[in-house]
Amino acid sequence: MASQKYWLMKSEALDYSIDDFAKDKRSDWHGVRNYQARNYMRDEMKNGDLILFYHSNANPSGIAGLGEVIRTGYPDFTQFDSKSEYFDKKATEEKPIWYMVDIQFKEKFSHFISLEELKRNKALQNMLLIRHGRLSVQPVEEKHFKIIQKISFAHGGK
DNA sequence: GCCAACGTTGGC
DNA sequence: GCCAACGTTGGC
Repeated sequence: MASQKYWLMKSEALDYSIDDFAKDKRSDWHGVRNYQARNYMRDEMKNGDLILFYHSNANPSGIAGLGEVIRTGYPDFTQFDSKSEYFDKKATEEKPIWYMVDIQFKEKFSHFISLEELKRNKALQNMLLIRHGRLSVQPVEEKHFKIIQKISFAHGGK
């Protein structure tokens, strides 16, 4: 697929881990409250795009597996829910502010690729994750994705 | 529209 | 728990 893109999405492992994702099979990605991350989900993510599932605030942090976009951007329901920690009083059903996508579980890496390992890899020095660590949904260049895939293959990944 | 103050993320 | 880096808010 020529137009296929690659992304990295962060989840706090204590909150929602790759094992939770594997169990659910699919998940919506509610709760993102950063405009740049929202724009990627609302405007740029397409069905079939592949997702690196990243554990942040974890011990260690790193890439835990793979997912795939199966529903493009639509309003994040939690912005309308006054009981939700993600409630946004400025948002209305007519004018939603926050968007999310749905992703499907594909694979849990048999070899967890820690941030330390990513940083050590010379070919990944320019990866956005390394340069700009805080963005919770970010594009991944194809060459970087392929390298990560290769690392997974080298450790018996699918 | 600038920018100081404040809040959040996330590695360590 | 600390704190650097960065994003957001709000006064002017």
